[in-house]
Amino acid sequence: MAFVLFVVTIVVWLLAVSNLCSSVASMAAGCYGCDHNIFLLQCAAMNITETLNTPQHEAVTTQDENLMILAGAGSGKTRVLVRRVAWLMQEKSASPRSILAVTFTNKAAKEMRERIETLMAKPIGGMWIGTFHGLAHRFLRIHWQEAKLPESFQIIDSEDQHRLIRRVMKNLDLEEKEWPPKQALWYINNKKNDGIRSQSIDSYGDVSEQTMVKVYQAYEEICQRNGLVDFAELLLCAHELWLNNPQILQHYQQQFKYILVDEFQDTNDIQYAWLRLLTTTTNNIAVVGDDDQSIYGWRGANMENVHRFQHDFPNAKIIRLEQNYRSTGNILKAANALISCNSNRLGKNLWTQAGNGEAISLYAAFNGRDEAYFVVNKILNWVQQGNKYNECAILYRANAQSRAFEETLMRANIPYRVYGGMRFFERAEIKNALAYLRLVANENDDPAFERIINMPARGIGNTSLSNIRQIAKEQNISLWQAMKNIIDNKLRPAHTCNALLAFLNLIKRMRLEIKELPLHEQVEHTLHLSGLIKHYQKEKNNKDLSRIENLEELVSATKEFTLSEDEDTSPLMAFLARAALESGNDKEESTDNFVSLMTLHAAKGLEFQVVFLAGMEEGLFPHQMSFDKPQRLEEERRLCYVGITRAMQKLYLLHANSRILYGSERRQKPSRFIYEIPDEHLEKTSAKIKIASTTIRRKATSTFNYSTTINPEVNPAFDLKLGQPVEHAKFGEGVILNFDGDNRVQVRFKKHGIKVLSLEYAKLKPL
DNA sequence: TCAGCGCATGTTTTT
DNA sequence: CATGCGCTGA
Repeated sequence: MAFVLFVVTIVVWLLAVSNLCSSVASMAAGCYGCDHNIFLLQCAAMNITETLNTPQHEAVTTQDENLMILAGAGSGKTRVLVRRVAWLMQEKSASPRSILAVTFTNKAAKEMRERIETLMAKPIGGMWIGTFHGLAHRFLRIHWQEAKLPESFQIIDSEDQHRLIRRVMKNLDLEEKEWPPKQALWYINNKKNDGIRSQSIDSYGDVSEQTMVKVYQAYEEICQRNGLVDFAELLLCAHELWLNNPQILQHYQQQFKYILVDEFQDTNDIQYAWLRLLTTTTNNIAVVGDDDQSIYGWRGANMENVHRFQHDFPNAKIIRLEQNYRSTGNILKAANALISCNSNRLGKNLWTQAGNGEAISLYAAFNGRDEAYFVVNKILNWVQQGNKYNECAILYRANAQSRAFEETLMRANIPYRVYGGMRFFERAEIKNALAYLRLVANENDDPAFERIINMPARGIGNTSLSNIRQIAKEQNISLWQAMKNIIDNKLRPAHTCNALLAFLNLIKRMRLEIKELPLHEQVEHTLHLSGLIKHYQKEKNNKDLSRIENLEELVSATKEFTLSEDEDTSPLMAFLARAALESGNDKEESTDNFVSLMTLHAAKGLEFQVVFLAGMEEGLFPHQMSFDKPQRLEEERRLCYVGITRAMQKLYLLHANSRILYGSERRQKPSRFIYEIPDEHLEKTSAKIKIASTTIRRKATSTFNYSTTINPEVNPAFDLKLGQPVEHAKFGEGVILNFDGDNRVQVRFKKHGIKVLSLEYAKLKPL
C-alpha cells in the first residue's frame, strides 16, 4: 500500500516537473525569479527561498511579525504566497491544518493548493484553503447547531435571493414600481456586508428606510424558516457564530497559527471583521494585495481595510513587491503614469529589468467595425510571424462590446473564446434540475419550490400558486406545507388538488427512490422522474438541444464529483453547496489555440503577450456611470491599470470616433486615460480613408489587409473625415456624419436633411 | 397556458 | 439595437 502511494506521488511529481521544465524552455531570457527556474534548483536542493529577490525573500521568511505585502501587478504575488506556505511547513514545521489561506475565487484556491502540493511534492489535504464563502460554509456545516441553522440548510444564489425578496415585498403589499426589489436586495446585502441585522437598525423615522428594514426583517424570517442562507449571510452567520461562541472562536484561533489572505484589497467589512476576530497575539496573519488593483468597490470591497489593517496591527511589517517580471518598460511606465493620477494610494512604482520594448500603439478607429478590423488584422500579423492566437487578448469594459469582435473574428476564421456570460450553474435548465434535488433535500426550500412547481407544466398555474403563497403567508409556513394544507383540506377544486398531490408524491417518491443511490444516479434518476428531460426533448430548436447537453453535462459533473475529506455531509448536500458556491466555469488553462475575449474585470490575474484594450472612449471607459463620483472614476482608472499591466510584450489602445451605442450612432471622445499616458510611450495611428476619384481605398472588408499608412501614390480627392463639409451636385452643402457600411457615407445636408449616399456615385466635393 | 405585444432599460461579477 | 420583463388576450 505504502509502495503504491509512493509510486503515485512520484508520478505526479514527475509530471509536474516535466510540465514546468518544458515551460522553462519557452521562457524569455532574463526572467529572473520565475517559479520555473526555481523549480529546477529545487530538484537538487529543495531550497524554498533560493532565487527570490530581496523583498520576496523577506515576505516568505518573516515568521513572527504580521505582514502586509503590497504586491504590484506581475511581481510574483502568488509565488510568494505559495512559497511562504511551503516555507512555514518545511522550515517551521507548521502542520497543514494550522494554516488557513483565503482567496478571492475558487479558481485561485484550487491553483494555490495545486502549486503548494507541487512544491512540497505531497498532498496537503488538511490545509484550510478556500474563499471566504467556502470557508464560512465549512464552519457553519460543522457548527450548524451553535449557528442556529437547520442541519440541512441550503445556500441560495443571488438570483434566488432576488426572487425571494420580490416575493417578500409582494407579501408586504409593496408596489414594485415604487419599491424596486433590486434596491431592497442591494440594501439588505449592504447591511449584511456591514454586519448589521434588521433589529439593530434605527431608521429615525425615515419612511423609505423603515420600509427597507421591514423587508429585511421579513426576508430574514423567511430564510430562517426555509433554512436558506445567501452569500452575505454565510459570512455574517459565521462571524456571529464566533461572536456568540467564544469557545469555538478560541478553538480556531489556536488551530490556525498562520493565516494568509490573497487579494486583500477586495475584502469587504464583514470579511475584515472575520479576519480580525480570528487573529490574536498568538497567531500570525499575512495579507497580500495591491491597492491599485482594487476594482470591486462597487460590490462592497472596502479599500479602507488596507488602512485599518495598519491601524489594527501597528507592528505589521509592510513589504512592497515592485519588481515586475511580466511587462516591458514602456508598458510599465505607462501604467505607472496612469495610476499616479489617483489620490490616496499607498504608493508603489513598478520597475523592470527588461528593456523598454515596443511603444504602445494607439489607434483611432472610425467606428466599432473599423476597430475590430484593426485588431483582427494585427492578430493575423502576429500569427503570421509564427506566434499563437492564445497569446492575444481583446479586453473591453462591457460585455456588449464583444459582439463586433466576434463577428469580425469569425469572418476571418480566427478561433476565439469569449469569457464571461452565462455560467453553468446559472443556466435555467441546470437550476431547474438542482431545484428538484434541493426540494428532495429540504422540502421547505421555497425558491426551489417556486421554480419547479409547474416545470414542466403540470396544470398548476398562477392562480393555484398565488393561493399557496397566500396560505403560506397567512400561516407563516413554507410553500410546501401550504400546499399540503390545501391538499389535506381540499381548499381548491379537485383537479388542482390532484395536480398538487401528484407533485407532492413525485417529490416523495424521488426522495425514497434515490436515497441509497450514488450521487450521479440520484441526479440521473431525478432528471427522468421530474420529466425535465422529456420536456426539453420535446422542443427542437437549437437552444433546447443545448439544454439537454447541459443536463447531460450535469450528470457527468456529478460523476466526477468527489467529496473532499473535510466534508462530512451527504454527497448530495455537498454537491448542492458546491453548485451554489462555484460558478462552474473557472477558466481552465487550456492548450487550445484561441484568442481570448473578456472584460477587464475578468482579465485580472491573467497575462498575455499581446493585449488590445478596446473602446477607450469617454462614457464607455471610464463608464458614464462613474462620472459623478471621483472615487468611482478612480476605480475605473485602476481598471485601466489592470488592463495595461496584463500585457507582456505589446499593448494596443483603441478608440473609435463614432460607435453604435443603444441603437444610435454616437460620436465618441477618446478616453481621458489615454491623455494620462505620456506621449513618449505611445505611437499614434488613425484610420484614414483615401478617396481616389470615385473609388475608396478600403481593402479591409475582404482581405483584412488593412493599411493605416497613407499611400502618396494615389491621388486622393480628399481625406474623408467625420464632420467634413462637403458639396453634392444635387443636394448642395452638407456635413459628413458617419460611415455607413463599406461604401456609403451619411451626410447631413443643409436643405435636404440626412441622406445615405454611395460614395461611388455621389461625387462629393470637399469644402 | 402561452404566445405576443409594448415598454423600459442599458457596467463591471464572484460568492 | 436588443434584450428582458410584465401584462394581456385567445
